[in-house]
Amino acid sequence: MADIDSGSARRTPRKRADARRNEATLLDAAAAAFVSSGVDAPVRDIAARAGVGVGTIYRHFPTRADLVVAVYRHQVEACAEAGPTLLANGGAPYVALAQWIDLFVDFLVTKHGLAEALQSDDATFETLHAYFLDRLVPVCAQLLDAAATAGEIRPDVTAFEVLRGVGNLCIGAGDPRYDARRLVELLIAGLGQPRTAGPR
Amino acid sequence: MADIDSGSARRTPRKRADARRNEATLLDAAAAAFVSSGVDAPVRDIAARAGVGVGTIYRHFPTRADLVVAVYRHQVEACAEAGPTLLANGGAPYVALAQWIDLFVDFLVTKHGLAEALQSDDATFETLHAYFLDRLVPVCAQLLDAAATAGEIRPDVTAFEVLRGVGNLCIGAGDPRYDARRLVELLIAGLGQPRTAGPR
DNA sequence: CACGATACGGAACAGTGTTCCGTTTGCCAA
DNA sequence: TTGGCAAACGGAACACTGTTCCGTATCGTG
Repeated sequence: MADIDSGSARRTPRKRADARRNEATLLDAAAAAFVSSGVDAPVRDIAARAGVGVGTIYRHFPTRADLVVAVYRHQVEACAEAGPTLLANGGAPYVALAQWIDLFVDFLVTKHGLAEALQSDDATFETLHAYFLDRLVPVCAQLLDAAATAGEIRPDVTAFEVLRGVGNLCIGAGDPRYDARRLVELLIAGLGQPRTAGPR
Repeated sequence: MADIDSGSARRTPRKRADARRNEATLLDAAAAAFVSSGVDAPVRDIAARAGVGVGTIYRHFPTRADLVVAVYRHQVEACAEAGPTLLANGGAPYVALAQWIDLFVDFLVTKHGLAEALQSDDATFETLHAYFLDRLVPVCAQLLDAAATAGEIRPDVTAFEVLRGVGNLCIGAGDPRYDARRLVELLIAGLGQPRTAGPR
């Protein structure tokens, strides 16, 4: 396996220098465009920023979603890895869960339009959706399980639901009259009520 | 003044017959298109359904949002009017609030793409957003106030936040793995915790 | 240094919402 | 009944998306 990999890796060891350079430039340009115009920044704008043609973007990133994933991959990975770490810190699982959700919310609210894109039913963003889910659902599930086992939250909620709900609540953060983080806290607080809903 | 008004009203009492007919046809066609393709149904599709040109749509409804508002106005009004009614029914304000939210969720989840459009930062849907807010925020505020006064929910939550949060949670209902109604229940349950979040 | 594979640029395509204006049509006065 | 004109219509055209395609330029190697 290692032989085959290194062999094929030797045969096509590295892309042409200009290609590698362009890919890096493109990632920077996209990141900058996402900050100033949101993840919906027009492809042509990103190409112009990077000083390349639009064809070059599509050669490196088959679809917009792939570009978005590439730009945010590091941060998503960091978030995913933070889950087990928080859980291992020794505190109550519910606290770890709340902290992790907070991390996730921080990530989403600082990326203008990302939450919207994530929930978009546009087939274009399917890849994006899938990547986030693949990477984060298991982590979230682990935290939920721990908290449920400890009896701290109701046991009948899925990681998918929580992630999606939290992601949805982050849509439109940026509006000063809308505090996404607070509503997420409310939702997570609701999780902590094992019995019937309602007061008293 | 009254003379001028009634005079001008008399002078142009009703639009031309074909115009009135087309407006009605258009509303029907749009409603049908929204059901089968969501509120994002292409303008050309709606025009084709109604058997008119796209120009005719824009003459009657300056923007897509106006068309959407016109189609759903009746249901939004009904929802708005249900608020005071539920509150007057004599039960606990919190129960009335929960029932009203349920009504709102019912409305949103049955309109494919409406929740998405409502939270879209697209300037096109500004009118839509504004209409829903104008009409429903006061109703929601009344219910929240009543429940807060009764000590049934925390008093520090605004109607705008709740409506927006609930609206956001309704995005993507339709996915079988995502139960929007349940998450809304969780959120509303979180509302019922006047003290600090978290278990015990 | 020359040649072939690789990568590039941007025109072209398909699909949006919206605008614009030549043509048709309904209505009212004569 | 009919003439005329304001109102309304249809749909081509525009501006803006994402995406594809291919002639051209460039890189790296023998």
